[in-house]
Amino acid sequence: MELRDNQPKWNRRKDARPAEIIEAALHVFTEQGFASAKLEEVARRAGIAKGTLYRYFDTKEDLFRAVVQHAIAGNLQTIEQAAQAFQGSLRELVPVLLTQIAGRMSNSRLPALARLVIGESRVFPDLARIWHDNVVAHVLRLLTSLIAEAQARGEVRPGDPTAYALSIVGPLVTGMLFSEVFGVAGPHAMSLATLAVQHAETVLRGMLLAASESSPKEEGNLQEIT
Amino acid sequence: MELRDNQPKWNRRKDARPAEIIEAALHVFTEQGFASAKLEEVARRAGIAKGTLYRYFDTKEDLFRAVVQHAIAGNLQTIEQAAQAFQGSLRELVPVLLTQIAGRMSNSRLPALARLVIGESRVFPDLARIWHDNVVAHVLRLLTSLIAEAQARGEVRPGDPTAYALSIVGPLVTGMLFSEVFGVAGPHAMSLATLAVQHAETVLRGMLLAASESSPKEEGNLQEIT
DNA sequence: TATGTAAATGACCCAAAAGTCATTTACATA
DNA sequence: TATGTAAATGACTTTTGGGTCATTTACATA
Repeated sequence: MELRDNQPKWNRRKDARPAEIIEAALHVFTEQGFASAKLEEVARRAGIAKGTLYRYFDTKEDLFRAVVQHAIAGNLQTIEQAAQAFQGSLRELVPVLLTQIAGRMSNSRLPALARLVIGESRVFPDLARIWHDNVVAHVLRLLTSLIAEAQARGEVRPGDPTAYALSIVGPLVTGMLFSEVFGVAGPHAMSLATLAVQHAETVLRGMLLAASESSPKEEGNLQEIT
Repeated sequence: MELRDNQPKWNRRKDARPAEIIEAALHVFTEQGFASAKLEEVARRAGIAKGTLYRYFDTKEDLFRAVVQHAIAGNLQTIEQAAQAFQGSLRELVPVLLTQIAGRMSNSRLPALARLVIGESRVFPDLARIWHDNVVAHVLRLLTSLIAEAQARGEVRPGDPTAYALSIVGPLVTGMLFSEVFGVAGPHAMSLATLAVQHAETVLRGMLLAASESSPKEEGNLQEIT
C-alpha cells in the first residue's frame, strides 16, 4: 500500500511561514470576522497544521493584531508616496486624489479590512487607534494642511479646513463602505470612479473662490493599481 | 435566617418580557458585538434568568435579528415623518436635512447599531440587506428623486443624481462613523453640527446653478433632538 | 552517512458559553 | 381557598474551538 515517493511530508520553512500565515489569516478574518474565524481553517489555507501556528503566534489575538498591522503597513508607504507627489493647486489635486482613491478601493482588500476593523473596534480598540493614527489621521492631516495653505493663498473660501477635508473624502469613503457592506448588487451600485469624478467637480466648485473656473476636458484618468 | 417577606421571587410578565429583553440585548450586542455578547449578561440586564430567554427567542441568532429589526423599525417612522415635511427647494432643504441628521446621530444609538450591522454583515448578510432596504436605500431614493426634480426645474447642474446624493450625505456618514469607531478623543473630534452647516453650504454651492446665491445670514440653526 | 536540533504534526485537553429540562412558583379561575 | 397551567428558574448537558505537548521528521552539520 505504501506507494509513496521519498517526498517529505512537510518542509522546514521557518522564515516563509509568518507571511504565509498572515496572508491566509487575512483572508479568513476578513471573510468571517475575528470570532467566527477558525484557526484550523487559517492553518489549512496556509498549508500547515494547526499546531504550527503556535510556533509563530502565541494566541489568536496576536495573529489578528499581526494581520491588521501588516495590512496597514502595506498601505502606509503607498500613502507616503502619494504625499510626495502632491504638487500644484487643489483644483488639479482633488480630482486626481479622489480618482486614485476610487481605483485603490476597487482592487484592494482595504475595504474588507476597514469593515473588519470597524466591526472589531469594540473588542480591539487599540487596533482602531492604530488604524486611525496611521491611515485616517495621516490622510486627513495631509489634506487639512493643503487646504489651509490654499486658504492662505486665497484659493479656498474661509471655513474649517478639517470639515472641508471631510467634505472632499466623505462621499468616497461612504460609497466604499456601502459597496463593501451591501455588495455591488445593491440598487445603488454606483461606480466609485464616476462618483469620484463628479464629486471632485462639485466639491471644488463649492470650496474654491471664483478665480479658477476651468472645467476638466479629459475625465478618464483613473489609474488601476494591482 | 429566613427574613423574607412574602414578596414573590419573580413575576409573570409574559408580554412585557420581549421588549425588555430586546432592549437589554441591544445594549449588550452594541457594546460587545454578536460573538462576544453573553446571553447570561443579556438575561441579567433584563432582570431574568437565562432559561427564560429561551421562552421568547429560540436561539442567540434569533434574538440578534429581533434586536436589529426592532431598532430599524424605530428609526423607520422617523424617516417617514421627515419625508413628509420635505418642502421647498434644495437650497433650504439640504442644511435642514444635514443638521437634523447630525443632531440625530449625536443622541441616539443609531451609530452604534450601524457599526454593529457593518461588523456582522458577513455573518448576517440578510440583516445588512434589511438595513439597506429600509434605511439606506430609502433615504437615498428620496434624496435622489428630489435632486432629479430640482434638475428638471433647472436648479441643479447636470450630473448623476445618486452621485449628488452621496456628495450630500457622505461627509456626515463618514464623520458619524469616525466618531463612533475612533471616539470623540480623536484628534479630528469635529462637531458633527459644524460639519453639517459648513458642508451644506459647500455642496450646495457646488451643485446649484448660479441663480440662488443667497448666503445664509444666520448660521446657528441646528436643532437638538432628544 | 550518522546525528543533534528544532520545525512540524495532530491527537488530545479543557474552558466557555449556548442550549435543555425537571422542578418550582406565580397567579387566574372556580 | 384549592387547583390547574404556564411562566420562570438554574443546575445540567453539549458543543465548539482555542490552546498544549509528546512524538515525528526534515535537514544542517560534521
